[in-house]
Amino acid sequence: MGTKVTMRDVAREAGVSPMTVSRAFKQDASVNAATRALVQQAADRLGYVYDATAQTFRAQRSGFLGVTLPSINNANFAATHRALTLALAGTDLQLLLGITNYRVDEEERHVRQLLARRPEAIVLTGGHHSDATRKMLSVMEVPVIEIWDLPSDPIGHVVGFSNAGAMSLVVDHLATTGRRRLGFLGATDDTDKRGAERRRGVAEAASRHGLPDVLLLEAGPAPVSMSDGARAVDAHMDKLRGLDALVCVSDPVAFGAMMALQRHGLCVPGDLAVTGFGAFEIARVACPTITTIDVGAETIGDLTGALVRDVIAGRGAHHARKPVEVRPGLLRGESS
Amino acid sequence: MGTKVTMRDVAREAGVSPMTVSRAFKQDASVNAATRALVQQAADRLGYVYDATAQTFRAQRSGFLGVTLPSINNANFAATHRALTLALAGTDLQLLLGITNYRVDEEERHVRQLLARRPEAIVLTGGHHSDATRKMLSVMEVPVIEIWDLPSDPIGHVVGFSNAGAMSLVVDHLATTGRRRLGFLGATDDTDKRGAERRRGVAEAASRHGLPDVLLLEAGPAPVSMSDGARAVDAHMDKLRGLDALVCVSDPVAFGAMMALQRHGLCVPGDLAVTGFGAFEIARVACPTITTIDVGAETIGDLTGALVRDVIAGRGAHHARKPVEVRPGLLRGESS
DNA sequence: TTGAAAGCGTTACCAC
DNA sequence: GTGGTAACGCTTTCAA
Repeated sequence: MGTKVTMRDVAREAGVSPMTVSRAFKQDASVNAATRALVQQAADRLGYVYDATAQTFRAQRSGFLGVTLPSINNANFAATHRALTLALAGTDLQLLLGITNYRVDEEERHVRQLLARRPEAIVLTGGHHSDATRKMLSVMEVPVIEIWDLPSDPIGHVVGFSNAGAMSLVVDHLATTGRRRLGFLGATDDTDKRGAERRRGVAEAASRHGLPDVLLLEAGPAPVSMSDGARAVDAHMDKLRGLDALVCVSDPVAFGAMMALQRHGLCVPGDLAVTGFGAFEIARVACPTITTIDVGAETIGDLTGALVRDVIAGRGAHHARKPVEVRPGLLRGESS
Repeated sequence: MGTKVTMRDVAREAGVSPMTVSRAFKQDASVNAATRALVQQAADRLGYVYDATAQTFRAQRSGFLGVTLPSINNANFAATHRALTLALAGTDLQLLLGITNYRVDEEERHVRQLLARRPEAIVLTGGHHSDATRKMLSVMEVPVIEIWDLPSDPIGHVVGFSNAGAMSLVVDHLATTGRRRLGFLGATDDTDKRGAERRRGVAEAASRHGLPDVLLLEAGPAPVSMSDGARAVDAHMDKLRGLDALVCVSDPVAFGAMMALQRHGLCVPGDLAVTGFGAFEIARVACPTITTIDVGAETIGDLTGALVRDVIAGRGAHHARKPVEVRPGLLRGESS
């Protein structure tokens, strides 16, 4: 593990006690400015690098914030991650990231690993977890923040939105513009719980508007991609000709579907409206631009960061833990 | 930090010594199967969670692999990350990730933070670093692997490819198909060193083919997006009409550019060929599909994982450190 | 196969 | 403003 220079060595080199070295490396500690400079120089001469493990161990404070994300390659989760990082700038918190690939078993593995590092708090993307995960979290009594969902049985804090509710914005818009026969294009399985929620939201909203049953089209196992969207359209062209609108689980899927529809000679939105979800860049750059839902991924990161600071500072730790609800918005594009 | 159950408590509960508990939690250690079961039950009863910080501290082995990535929202870096994670499955290594936003100063901050956790090794995406970063890494004597580049002055191990060389595949293809007047669309600044290398590669290859000077079109500060590509085309339509081909720094930029070109009534590839870089999904789904370079992001992750295992196991640590070179390939699409 | 003792590098606590 | 002492929870080392 490289160098073995410790505070002891720096202390000797600087002619002070290890305690003074320790203080010199803290922001606020009371150390004479001259002494601090002396220590700093000694440390530089010896190539001393602070040992955060020893600090964590002694101070019983890890400085880690555990975070799980379903995917690393997703503009929305990336935006939440970035906003969270920015909101925590100035603290000494370090993110410890686990990518779950939308799977609860992988989430469980990561949570186990995270807990062994004694994080100050844990942020879980999504509100669906294994029993073992819930058990571990409750035993450790670590503050938990679930984001990107409004779980019916939250573990602790929540910063999220209703995926089903967001989809009703889309269906309201379609119904209002005279589209009656809707299709939904999403994953085959329910690995991605948020995708499943969106499907449920579409069905419910359609029924509320008195529209015929929504035609469910399957694009393969989650997470579904542009290509999956295109392939699904190729496979279901016959059924699609009878529809007024195709509601897609995400913008990439919507884009893939749109490309395939155009290849098959269908005009969007003339023959068929298409909608996406997530306000990905592709939605504004595609031709036609895609009607979509902006879920406020960045806002989720901001609010989560603020909540983490509060929780760790001890404020609000024992509050009512009322879920923080973010309001998604409809971004109307040319595709509907 | 939650529960305070230690091995001591588990030992008392199970009626054995702490040492036996410690051994029971290791894979290979020699513990009677019955004893181990006893310990496991006691641990479960008490809700004991292993403390990796204490282990790290005592064993002087962190189990961390430090990794920096320029961006979290990029299919290629995500693929490298995923492949690296898979290649390290079965080890007890935990990735400690730092996102640099393509900036050496942010990389320096992350490296400083990573080193304080005493990682077993550090993987840096990109071959360009601040002096302070290089200094810290050399002082700590931590194994370093630079990936996604072939640095002229590598710190340690290297798994990468030549960005300039990859671009010559594109220019060779364009020259062969009769395109003579080339433009390059990329970032204004050189924050993204790999983008700058690609630009250099295009210029050199064009000159080698005896083509006229490459027209440089600027799409704004790195990283450049779909929208940046589209905006740049809007801004430079006059110059573009004189070109045979537009070489873009990445697939998203190429797609944005293509959308804008079509809006302006230019036909791709009839009036103008367009090429991208990175084999993003958009390249195969766009219409027309985009000619691009597959850099082998996954292969980089695989090879890096294998190298990390070797380096940590002590094998190859003092080898000649010959750079591992990955060979990018041209994927011809309909856009050229 | 199991146990006892020592100590990893830092900081909380108390003294001056 | 500075220093001495003890301790955080585990594993290395040695002994039984």
